[in-house]
Amino acid sequence: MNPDLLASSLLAAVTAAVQGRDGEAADSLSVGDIALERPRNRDHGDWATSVALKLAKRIGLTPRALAEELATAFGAIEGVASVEVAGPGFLNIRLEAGAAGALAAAIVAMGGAYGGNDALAGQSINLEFVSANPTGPIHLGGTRWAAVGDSLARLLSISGAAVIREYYFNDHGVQIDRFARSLVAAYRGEPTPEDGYGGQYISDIADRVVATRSNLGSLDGAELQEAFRASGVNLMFDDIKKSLSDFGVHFDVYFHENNLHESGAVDRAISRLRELGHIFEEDGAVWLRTTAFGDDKDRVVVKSNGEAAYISGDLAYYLDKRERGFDRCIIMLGADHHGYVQRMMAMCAAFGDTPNENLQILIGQMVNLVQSGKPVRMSKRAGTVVTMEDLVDAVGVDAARYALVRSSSDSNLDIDLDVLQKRSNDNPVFYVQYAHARTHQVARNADAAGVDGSQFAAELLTDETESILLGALAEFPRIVAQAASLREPHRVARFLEELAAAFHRWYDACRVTPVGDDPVQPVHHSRRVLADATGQVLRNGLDLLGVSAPERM
RNA sequence: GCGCCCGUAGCUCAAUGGAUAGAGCAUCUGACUACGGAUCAGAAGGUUAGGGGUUCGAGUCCCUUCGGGCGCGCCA
Repeated sequence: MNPDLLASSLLAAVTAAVQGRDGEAADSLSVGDIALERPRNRDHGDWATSVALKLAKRIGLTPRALAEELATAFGAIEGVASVEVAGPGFLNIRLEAGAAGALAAAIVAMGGAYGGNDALAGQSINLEFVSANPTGPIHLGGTRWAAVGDSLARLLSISGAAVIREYYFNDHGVQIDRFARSLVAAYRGEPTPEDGYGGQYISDIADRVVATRSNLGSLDGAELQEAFRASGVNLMFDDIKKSLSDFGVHFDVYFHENNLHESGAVDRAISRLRELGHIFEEDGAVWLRTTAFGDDKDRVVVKSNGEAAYISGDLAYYLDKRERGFDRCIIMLGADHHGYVQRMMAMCAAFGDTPNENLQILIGQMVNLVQSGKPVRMSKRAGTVVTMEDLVDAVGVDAARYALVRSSSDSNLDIDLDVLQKRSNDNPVFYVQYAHARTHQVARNADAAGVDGSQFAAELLTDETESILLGALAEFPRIVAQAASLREPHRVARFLEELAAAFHRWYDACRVTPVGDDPVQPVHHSRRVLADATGQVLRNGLDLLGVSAPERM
């Protein structure tokens, strides 16, 4: 008995009960209306639903009366041991031990596939994240997106969507010119230009450009800057790719902004919008009437001097993604760009698409690094940049990714470097990883004792800690689907911490391997399967976060 | 001034409108000569920033005040 099966059985019972009173209401019911949840309080059963509270008023019954009626119907469902009405009209459901325990063997059989679901089946999603400018190393904000975005991509994929990870390479604009001038200044031993980039990496890149180019001395100012631009951007981008790769993040597409301008895609996008009647000209510039779609002011797409405004690239880029067949384009941006959302959504609507559906923009709040009780300021231009590599060097990839992905992206995040550097249990990643390693230690001991799980009997898993552990295991696919739908990977991390806790308590209460010379019994085999199932789910979950699942620590 | 996000235990953070608001760390007390003590059991710690409202029910939704972060360009 898994939750989906239980929910659909409950739905059938509810629909039947409602049918006679309000046929229309009965027809519109779905599994989501059952609101099946695993109650925190064990006294409230294995599963609970508030469906009676939600529907009572609509069909003219008191919540208690509807709940009493549903309780009888639910009790007849196979695998359900008991149903009771509680409080204002909650229905608390207990499963037969065998029905709950069978899940352990099912998980072991499914292996890495357990947790997969079809919540997003049929969707083609383009997920754009990081997209840091190649003018410096990836800073902490980008690092957060790398961790969250990569995990989200895994969640979307395992939930049935076709996903492409994409990185928008912003190589067309004045910030690149500043970068190039900064390199030239470093090459000549001059101070950093006022609007340029400082920091050790600038002189490092300049040195590497010198090492790969033998003709710099013969170039004049413009040629010299172009030489440093071309080589410098490539070197910087190589560094960024390597940082991401070391972080375990790999993109399917690196999209160059320059291509949009050189290929005529920008002109085509503007022409398309002009055909749709949303383009006008004023003060010598070309405008997109975004106010027609909720923006607070219209936006210039071609400046009066003939240059393309920044947004023109995004117009073309969005159109390009749609023409490549993606029905959902997700873009992850830092909070410092949230002011861009409204005009992007207006642009989406101007193309005739549906905002927040075809185009979805996720805003992630800032990450602050704290050390010795004081915030570590991060600024590319000030040269006191806190980079992805700084964080990884300090705490390792696993702890870094886990720390960044375990909190909601809506929250500002403070990461205390002192704490993470202790490499102690301060970071819950160790708690989860240890639980996984422990499942393997249990398996090794069991193998040595001849406990191989061959005589699995689900009904023997009756300890309260086993019931709780099985309940947690059962929730995994729903957690995954929810995290994917809400675009909130942190839910997986929180789930894993609960699962690890349930496992540790069970381990403390129930032995898998017999003590001493005691004989191996079916209950030991059954527990072996439960331990293996737990290890599998911990591993599957950690995989979704891009965190390793060591078998020994 | 306008907009977005946030405000929950000493700290860092959770909680599809559901029941007694939860973890980790920190503090205190305990637990195997029995599968790894990187664990477990227990204690203490809260007017969910303040105030209104919506309803069977609000940390969650609406209004408002206060506080913090980030934005508001023919920059990118």
